[in-house]
Amino acid sequence: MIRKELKREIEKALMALEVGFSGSDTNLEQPADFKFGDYSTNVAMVVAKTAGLNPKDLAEKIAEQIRLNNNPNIKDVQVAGGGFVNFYLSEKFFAESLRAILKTGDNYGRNQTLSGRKVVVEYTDPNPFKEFHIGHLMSNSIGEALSRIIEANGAETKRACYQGDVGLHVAKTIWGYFQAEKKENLDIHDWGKFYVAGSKAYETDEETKKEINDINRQVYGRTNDKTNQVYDLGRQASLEYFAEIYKRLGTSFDFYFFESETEKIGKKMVEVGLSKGIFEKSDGAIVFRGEKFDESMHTRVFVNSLGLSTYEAKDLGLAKLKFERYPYDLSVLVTGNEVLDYFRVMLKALDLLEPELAAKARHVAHGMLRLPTGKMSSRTGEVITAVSLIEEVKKRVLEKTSERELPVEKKEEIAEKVAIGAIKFSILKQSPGRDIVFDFDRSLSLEGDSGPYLQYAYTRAKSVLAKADKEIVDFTQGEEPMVIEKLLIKLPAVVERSFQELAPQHIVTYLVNLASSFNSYYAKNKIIGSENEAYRLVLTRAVAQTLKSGLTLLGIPVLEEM
RNA sequence: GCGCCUGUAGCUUAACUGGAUAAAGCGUUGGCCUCCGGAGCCAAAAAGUGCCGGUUCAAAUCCGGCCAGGCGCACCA
Repeated sequence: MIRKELKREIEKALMALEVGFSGSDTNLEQPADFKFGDYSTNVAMVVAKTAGLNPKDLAEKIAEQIRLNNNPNIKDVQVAGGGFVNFYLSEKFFAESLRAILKTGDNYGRNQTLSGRKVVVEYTDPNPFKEFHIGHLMSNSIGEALSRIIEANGAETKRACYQGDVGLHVAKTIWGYFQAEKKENLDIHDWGKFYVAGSKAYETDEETKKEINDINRQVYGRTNDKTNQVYDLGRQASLEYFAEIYKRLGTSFDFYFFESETEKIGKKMVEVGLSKGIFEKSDGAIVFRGEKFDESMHTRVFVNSLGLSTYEAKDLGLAKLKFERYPYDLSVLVTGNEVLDYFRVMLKALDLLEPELAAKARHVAHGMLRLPTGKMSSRTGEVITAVSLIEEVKKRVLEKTSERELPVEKKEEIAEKVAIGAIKFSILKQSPGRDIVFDFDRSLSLEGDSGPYLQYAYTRAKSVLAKADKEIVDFTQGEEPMVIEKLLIKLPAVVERSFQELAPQHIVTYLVNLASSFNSYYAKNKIIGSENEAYRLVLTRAVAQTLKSGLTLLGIPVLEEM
């Protein structure tokens, strides 16, 4: 690895100069702007400070020492700014890197930092009997990308989905179904409507509230045949519907957890905690006093006065259940940020009960997808469903391909992949945590920084390779490394950083830069039939490979033509 | 009221966890197809990062105080 090699050069230089070296606070990274070199270190500034030297002078001395070594991978070492030491790598190094990318193939970008470790990622978490809306799409896109990134860092990775198949929302939907059933023949898939009807009636009508509470009890206890029948039908229909969406999105889960199974485990944990004094009784409920530990936390009910686990106890149970099924080293949880405060309290309780589980948990809170009119609400029916969004984007994509001469099925397949890519890109391009105000024309683009832009760059590269119609042979004559080569070698570092920060947007930004520099090169330079054809074909191949690796890491479909 | 999160060109976002001249896309203005795919390319105008202080060789990033928005604060999930 070139990075290690450069580090060694730096250490050698420091030793020769006989200044004390503490590498801990220094860094060696690939700067965003290539005019500052291919790698850059701030070591001179850090060391100069502790040693009481002038940073620029020290930097010059370090650079001089390294130049003396004549490392064939290093073309030049320069000092810039307040004392940065910048490395410029040689043509030989870049030529070898290109060959290495082709050799590595689809594995390019992977590393072994998490080798031997087990990670579980939980995301999406839709509730049966409720709509799968664009908020779930957000969680799914982020969770799937993170799973793939973690996998690429060498961990054995499992995907988990947690679904609320019992609870008040279920009873409301079933009640709505019973009402609708009286009027017409109906479709069990209309649970969105049933839920809206049930929710409204629950809040406005006391009589209905009782009926719905009865249904809730019937569901928990499975005591009523008619309710059971509708419940089983609806639950299965929901799960099948979700499975179809997962397939379209390119996600598949290794574990499905249900609230019906975490409920009892959680309750037991709370009871144990109660006897240890972690929880206390209050008004018939069992509560956790978060504010005792940190003023930013508050009291929450874990078991209600009816003796039923609330969401918080169920989550305790879930952590335990997950670990039983898959003894993980790290558990990543992707949820909306509206549960941020709640999660702090729940995790603190978990920390007191099962410290080793709490220590392994990492929470990624993504922002909310909101409508220009405000927050989405499945209770009032103000939601955009995932399916309707995908279909709408598809329609727009098909308008663009209308003049292309392709069979209808092919167009359909392309439109599907482009639409999914556009949607995922719009979610992944920003750091998770921020809200997205959902507006078609603003947040979803098919041009410029967009999913299709990346897909297009890939198909274009592939098209050139196909047209060249020859075996890629090794080149003898390289070219002065340009931005493309410099970008190509960055992928592994970007993948690692994306894991460290659990931040897929770094890969997005990287791919946009790569695609852009390739498009720019393509516009100005002839590839096929040029003097340097062999080299340029290898370069094109490496770009295609890198785009493919990166897109796959994001869960954005790669297509051969569009 | 208390707590948590967020605030960057007109708009949507980035910025290697404190680094170098704050970077892209959309939109606006002006260019580019006898040439490998125009979902493309080139260029221009456009912000000093909500406001005020502080720490530092270095601040969009850290600290303090304001302002604005969002979310959460007892038996929903």
